Amino acid sequence: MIVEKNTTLTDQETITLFAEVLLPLPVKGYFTYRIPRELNGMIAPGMRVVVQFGQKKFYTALVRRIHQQVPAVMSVKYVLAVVDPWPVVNGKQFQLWEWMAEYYLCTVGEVMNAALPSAYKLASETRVVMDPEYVKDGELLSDREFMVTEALELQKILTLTDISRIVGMAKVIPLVKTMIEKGIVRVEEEITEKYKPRTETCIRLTEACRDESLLHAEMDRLSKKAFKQLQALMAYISISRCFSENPVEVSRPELLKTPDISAAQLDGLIKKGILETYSRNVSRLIHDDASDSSRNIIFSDAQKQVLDELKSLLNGTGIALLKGVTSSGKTEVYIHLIEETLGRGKQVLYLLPEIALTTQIIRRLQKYFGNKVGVYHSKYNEFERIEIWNKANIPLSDNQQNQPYQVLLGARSALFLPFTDLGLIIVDEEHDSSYKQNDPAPRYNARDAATMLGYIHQCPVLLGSATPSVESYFNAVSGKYGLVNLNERFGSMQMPEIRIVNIREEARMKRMKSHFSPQLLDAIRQALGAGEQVILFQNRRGFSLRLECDTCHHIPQCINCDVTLTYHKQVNVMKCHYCGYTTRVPDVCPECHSPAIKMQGFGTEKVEEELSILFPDAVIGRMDLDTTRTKNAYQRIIGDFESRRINVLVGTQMVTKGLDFDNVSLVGVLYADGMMSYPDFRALERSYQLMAQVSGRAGRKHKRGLVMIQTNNPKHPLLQWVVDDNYDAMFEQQLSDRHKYRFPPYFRLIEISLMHRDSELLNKAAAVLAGMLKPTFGALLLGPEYPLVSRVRNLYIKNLLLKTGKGLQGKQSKAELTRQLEIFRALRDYKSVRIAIDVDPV
DNA sequence: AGCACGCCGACT
DNA sequence: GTCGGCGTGCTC
Repeated sequence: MIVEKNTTLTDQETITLFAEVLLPLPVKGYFTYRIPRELNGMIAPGMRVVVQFGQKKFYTALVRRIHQQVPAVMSVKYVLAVVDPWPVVNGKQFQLWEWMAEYYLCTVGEVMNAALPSAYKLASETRVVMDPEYVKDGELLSDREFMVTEALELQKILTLTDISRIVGMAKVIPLVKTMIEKGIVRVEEEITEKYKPRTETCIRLTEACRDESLLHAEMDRLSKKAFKQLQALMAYISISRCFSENPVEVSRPELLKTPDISAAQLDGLIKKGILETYSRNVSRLIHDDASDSSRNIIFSDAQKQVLDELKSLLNGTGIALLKGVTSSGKTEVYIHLIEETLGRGKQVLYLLPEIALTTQIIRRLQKYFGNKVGVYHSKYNEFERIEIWNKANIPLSDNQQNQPYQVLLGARSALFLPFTDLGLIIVDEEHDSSYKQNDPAPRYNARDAATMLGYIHQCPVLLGSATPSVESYFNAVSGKYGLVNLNERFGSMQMPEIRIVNIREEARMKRMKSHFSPQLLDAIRQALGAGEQVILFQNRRGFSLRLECDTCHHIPQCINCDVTLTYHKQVNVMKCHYCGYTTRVPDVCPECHSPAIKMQGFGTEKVEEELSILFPDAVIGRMDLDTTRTKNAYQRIIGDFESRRINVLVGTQMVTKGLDFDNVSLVGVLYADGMMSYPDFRALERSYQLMAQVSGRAGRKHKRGLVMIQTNNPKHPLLQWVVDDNYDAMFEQQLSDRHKYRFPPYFRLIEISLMHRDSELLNKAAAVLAGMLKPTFGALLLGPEYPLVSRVRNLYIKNLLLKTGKGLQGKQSKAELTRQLEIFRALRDYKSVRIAIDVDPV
């Protein structure tokens, strides 16, 4: 291992080295530890080391740098041990982490926490044991001390949590401390590696019997006394091919599966010294061999042209946005680009929203690239994740003679895998909000961080979506990203017909059956009658209370922020959650002066129930957060729908994501208004994306699909844009609004959340902080205001929203914000106020 | 984060 | 009067 380029071996034995290490904690900066001489040659950046941090705890820290400068701090502790023989993190990863910490205003330790698989992050555990020198000498023990000694006699080792449970007390450290002083117990800190390779018992011939003549002698002996064992031995020899050119290792369970070999026979042979067992490390990951059958993709002319355009855009280090309608064959384009990148000997990262990962895409890529594909996903346990992590690390994999993964597929955290040489990053469904981690820190957006990762690796980044985010599309049309369109549905599948259903009118005519218009019911009946399937989409959001005029459908909006005002029952006012603008509830509609202005917002998953009454013969499935709690539930519902056991699928957002079914002829949007009036400046963008995405689920190979959108407000321009598949119109309108109200993509947002149990104190604190920021930021600072959910787990929350410029200006704003926050945090009165910062909130 | 130190209320 | 609660500050 190389420590310093200019050191000679003798230097290495005598010089004093220091390691700057990163701890997986929300503490700022790096800490310096002294490397004991005997470890000099064994430590390199990126390796984990064990250090003591604070009074007792041991942590595995990551070495960032090694140097000889004596640190200025008075006491420097020693590095206690080196955990890894090879670096588990490389310099490019550190670069990404440091950029993230700076951009998202958090500590590098917090990024490390999110980045490293949990089995790589170790902290010591305090174990309490009986002091071996302690003798019961009738010394007076308190009740609690007695309880602990009792428990220790039974259990030998107790953790602090155990003790706290036993004595029923929250803080047990003082108790344990006095017990140590009295010589009753001792404590030890233990840090153990969590990851253990999986092993398997294998069988082989003993050293002696590998000599054929000796083996034949043994076989002769067996043929007389133990014919069954001879048979088993012959079977073993033929399975293991141990005398052939290419012998294979065979495991015990594998052998026992063959009819000629029983456990008793094996044990007999082992006892006679003919066979022996040994254990070997095996992977927890299942390998799929590539079936090259699908190698030849035939591209349409449109796809060919897109490929050419992309290739020239992505040549080198470009960023390109591929806007391709659903079923346009984006995946084939990706596969081609991946293949080409692999041909150049480089790795590919393919990011997907979490939910889309459980579906067809994994299967397709695995079918194509076989065991070159690794999937990094929450469904794997922590040990499997370690193995995937290691197989993404090409130098390490080579060391272990293990075939590395070249294509890594995963949700946002796959960004953190130990890539050494990326040649392409694909961010599919780039508009998806699940790329953003909201809590805890680092509150990063994997799509944006991916562009940084691309920059670090000097590799191209491809963003793909049928309905790009306004931010990305803006970057594309303004020339920052390349833009490629793929408008043709593959195999000339038609775009669905989209119909708007005016449910206000239907309600007036008393024709609504609960949430269903007669038009929608008819269409469902027809589809079911033809043996086709139906998807009904009901947005979960948008059930917050708001006002709507029954006559002209006017919905009161904020005068500053272009969002719907939310009704607050307690104080009977309407409020904006961005700037805090508050207004009295009007008696008549401010637009048409009709008195029929009333509360809107209906709720619940009643849809499923009502549907089963209306269509008693249909099998109805529901897919939402409640029905997909468990790991397999989601897969099961999808499977049931795919295999047509379910006729009608009712669901939330989930049904819009990345699923292709080929028997869905009808998609119904039950109530478009809910999402369109959601109090968020992205409400219209999201609504467009959702409706366009869910519409993409409709249509079969030979039949045009039908989409029905129920609304109270059929004249809303957004709906017309959805009908016309007019993304650009939506985009232009959004741009002008966002420009006017100073939102992204023109401005960046930073949300500062203050939290405290005492609402009074919180209000004061928020006002003080706002007062500190106001002189610098003026009208760019909004709030303080309560968020939609103003109290979480007994903490009141108040938000400030800061609009900043982009680029250098944004950096300066962040620096100023950080400076003011430091001053604020130092204020006595508000020390206990928790602060969370969210850069680019979604 | 997690632990030590230090200052206040309800128990012997 | 002490035990144990919680707020505050520091960790190489």
